[in-house]
Amino acid sequence: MQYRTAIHRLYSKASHITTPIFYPNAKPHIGHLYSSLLCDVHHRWQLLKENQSFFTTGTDEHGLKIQLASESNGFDQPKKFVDKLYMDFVHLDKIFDINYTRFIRTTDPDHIENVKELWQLCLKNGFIYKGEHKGWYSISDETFYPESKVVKDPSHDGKYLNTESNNEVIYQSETNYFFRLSLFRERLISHIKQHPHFIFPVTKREQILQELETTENLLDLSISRPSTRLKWGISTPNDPSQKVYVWFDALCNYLSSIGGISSILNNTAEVVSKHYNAGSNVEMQLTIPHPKEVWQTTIHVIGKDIAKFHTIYWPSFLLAAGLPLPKQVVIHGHWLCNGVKMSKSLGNVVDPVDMASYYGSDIVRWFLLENSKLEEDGDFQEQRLSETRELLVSKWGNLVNRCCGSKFDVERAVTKFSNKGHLQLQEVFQNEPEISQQIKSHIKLLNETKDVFEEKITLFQYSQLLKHVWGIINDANTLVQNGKPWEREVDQQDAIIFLSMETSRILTILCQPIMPALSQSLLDRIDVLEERRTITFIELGSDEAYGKYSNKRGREVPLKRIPYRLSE
RNA sequence: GCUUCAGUAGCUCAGUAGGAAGAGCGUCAGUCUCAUAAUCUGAAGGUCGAGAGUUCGAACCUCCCCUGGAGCACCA
Repeated sequence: MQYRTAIHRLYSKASHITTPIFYPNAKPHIGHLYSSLLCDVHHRWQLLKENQSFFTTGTDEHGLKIQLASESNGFDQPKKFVDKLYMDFVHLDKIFDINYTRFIRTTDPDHIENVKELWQLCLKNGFIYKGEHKGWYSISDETFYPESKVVKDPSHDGKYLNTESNNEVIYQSETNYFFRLSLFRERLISHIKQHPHFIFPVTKREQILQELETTENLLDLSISRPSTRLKWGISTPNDPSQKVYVWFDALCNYLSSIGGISSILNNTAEVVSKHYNAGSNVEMQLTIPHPKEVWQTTIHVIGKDIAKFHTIYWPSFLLAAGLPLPKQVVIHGHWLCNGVKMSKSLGNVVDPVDMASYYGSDIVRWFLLENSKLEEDGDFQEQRLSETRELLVSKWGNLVNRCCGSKFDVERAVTKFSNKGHLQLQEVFQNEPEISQQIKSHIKLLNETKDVFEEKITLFQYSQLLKHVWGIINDANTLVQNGKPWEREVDQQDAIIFLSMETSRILTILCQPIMPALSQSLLDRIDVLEERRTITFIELGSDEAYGKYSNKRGREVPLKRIPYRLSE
């Protein structure tokens, strides 16, 4: 067995961001990617700023559906089934450069121990009791249905059917463990009101708040299922006749991934998390400094369908256990396809891996981010993805291309005008107020870009961020067009080329969180040294050593036109 | 059934302390040649879903409809 140590330097700040942990019963789709992407950009931005950042994603592998699917697929043990399934998510993350620090599975041993610990804490604090759950149960479906999904059987007096499966349901009760959720309503409302950014964006916060305020009798929650019915789950501590409810189980992953409950309660100075790296036999060690503090920076990024679990259940569990709450729950919309919800039966499920294979993974990343608005559902249309790509080729790709043409010399320009050079940009156009003014305003735009990135990424306003990026690219193209370097003497020519290439260089460095791979290729194209792709080099003129072979014939920009793929 | 989000130029969207409508793409015209038939500039194009109200004045506030989408109601 090999050991590898993930060494994290001591950064000034550490933070934690999480996706939902995905149910591997279905293939990954664009919605999964979206959650992961929102996190990845945020996470990479922290890293770019040289802050420490932890990013948790993974799979939720227990539950009835997996149990049933496993059986119907001929697996004698669900574990073997999910050992296969979860790799699809690992694969998706790899294709799209999702840079998590922990891929957690609810079948991981450290997680299972953590679930039991959370349970014990809630039990010890008096928030768990045994009770009776009553409802309409379908034997063949092995599940309870709400009353709204039950109708009388017209053919048989006294019998009832489920409206979805048409299978018979009977009213019965079973013994479960219940969580005293009803005791937490006031505390939840209070917390949400006192922490206006706890639920984000505002529209979602208002919705959850309203739901809490209008639900006078928040019912206690059944947090176990009989082992006779649900075999594939974590046994409740000291009572193997019950399995832990999957949400109680799954939500706990967020604690498991950064060291676990004990380290938080004990305020441990540092914890080393050991787990197997996703998809391999290599054991990883992840060192988390001050897990309690890290935990309290946690941002959960979730789709709106699971908001209740993350904003009502989860905080209640934590409060019951005497644990601090996460910093934020960010709730986003879903992705439709041509305005319609994706579904297997409709056959309109977008496969992100397929899209990436043709258009490029970074183009898909860009597209999703550019069309991201948390409050709303996004609408995926392949043609628009294609158009986005075309724009990147036309504007960004062309900006690089025209400066790297045979009439110019990037290296000479950089040498002359960088901070270590002997010429100043503003001096070269003293007799031309229009160009001079345009240069000035362009530099201003460039200089404020880092702050725009900071603000927009913090607020998950990626669409507006990319709008700003487009503004800069367009401004640089305008500068080249109006400045006409091809008509000028050498110093003025170099000034325009320098500023345009600085634009490309700086922007590309800043866009690494957005397009990790393409950014590297673009920086390669203009010969930026690898160690000079950090935040240290985002000031204008701060890199005097790039561009060496930029104008050499035969080199191409890693953005080339491809035809729009007609759908079948 | 309950809840909620949208509806602004052909398309995608911006427009919060209410002052009299914008961007990108597309279309048309011009322009440039440095550049991946790539740029830049201009123009045309809008009853801001319909109606009523508040106001000196409303896309932006209130009411009431219309249209479209989504979430929830022990699967996850």
